[in-house]
Amino acid sequence: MNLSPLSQDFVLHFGEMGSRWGINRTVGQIYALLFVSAKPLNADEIADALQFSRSNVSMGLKELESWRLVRLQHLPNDRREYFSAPEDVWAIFRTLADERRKREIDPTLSMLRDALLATPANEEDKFAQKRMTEMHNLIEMVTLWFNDVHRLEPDTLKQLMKMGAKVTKLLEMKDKIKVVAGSKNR
Amino acid sequence: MNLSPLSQDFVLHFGEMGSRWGINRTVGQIYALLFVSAKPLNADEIADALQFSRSNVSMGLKELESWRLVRLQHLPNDRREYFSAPEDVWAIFRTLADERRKREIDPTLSMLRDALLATPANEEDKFAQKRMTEMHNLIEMVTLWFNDVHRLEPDTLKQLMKMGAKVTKLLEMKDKIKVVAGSKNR
DNA sequence: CTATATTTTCAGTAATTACTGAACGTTCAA
DNA sequence: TTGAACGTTCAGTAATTACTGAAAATATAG
Repeated sequence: MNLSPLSQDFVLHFGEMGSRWGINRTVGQIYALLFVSAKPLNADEIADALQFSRSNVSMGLKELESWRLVRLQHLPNDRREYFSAPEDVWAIFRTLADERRKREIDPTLSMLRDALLATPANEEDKFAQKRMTEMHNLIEMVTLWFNDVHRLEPDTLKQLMKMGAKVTKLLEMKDKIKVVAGSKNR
Repeated sequence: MNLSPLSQDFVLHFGEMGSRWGINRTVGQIYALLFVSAKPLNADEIADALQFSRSNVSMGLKELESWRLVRLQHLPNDRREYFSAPEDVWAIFRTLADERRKREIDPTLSMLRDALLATPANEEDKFAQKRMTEMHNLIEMVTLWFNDVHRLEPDTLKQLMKMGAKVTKLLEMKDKIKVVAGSKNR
């Protein structure tokens, strides 16, 4: 199978991007290929299209499965395993965010909490703890916000995102209401 | 200089996290050290504290400068360059998001736009373009939203984030207003 | 201008990560 | 039960990335 120049560019680009995100190039390319493919692909087809060894594809798919980014299915009268990327790009985005949270954010928050429980040995430790508190609060705040958004149905999420700048305007509106309410209480 | 166990843990953790984010371990550690340090540090102090070679520290600092994550300053009667991490964690977060956008999101959007302008050679290309359009729209939407938020002053940003779930509630409120407005027009 | 302090560069090397082919394991049709 | 098709594992190797020390470049005090 020969990739069209269009898909080729896309696949190569995502290979590069993957490596900037701690995902290896191969895995990025496999995912990109599945993403633009109209039909589910089996491991041999992937190996052929990307010119990787069969074993490399096997490892790459395993990695993608651990990220819950691919769907495994079987076609009638075919023993081989076929893989595809979920249709809904929002669902993909959420899965990715979710996995990264589990793998990176949660352990970081946990480490920070432990550090904040420790008794500071000196002034430097006290300062370090202050900084860690700031970081902890930032991460927790962003994460909580993300959780909220994350729980929404894809359609609602799309709607929220489409608002863009309007979210900010709602915030301004809320402030004005507050001010009015405040002046009432004087 | 000997790092306290508290700072040690923090520094090592961020080294590991850095490598999962396409930033090398050394650079992550240097940044973590500056982040928890009460005073600006010079390259020798960093090399000493982390047990890296002087040249490694120099390269790491250069990298951090390219990310605009460190501040360079001079102390009176001292020729050496001192580095520190900005105080405001929100500012740090924004800088990071901004740089990543410039380095990864923008080139990706650009690649996608080019791909969408191309004439599809066949049915497979047409499908691939459909997928790329979906991805393009997702990225653009998230980016635009981020831009909006990004322009806010740190204080406003903090306030917005603190709302957390309430943003969602505002959205629901907006829907109800829409419904009411809609029923009016019938 | 010279000597010295400081930072940067870079070629060589070390360490890490990615990839392959061969061997092994599993499934299933006949 | 056998063997062909398919998937996985893993030891060895290739490729990449990280790190160091020495040398060069730059800056500054005297």
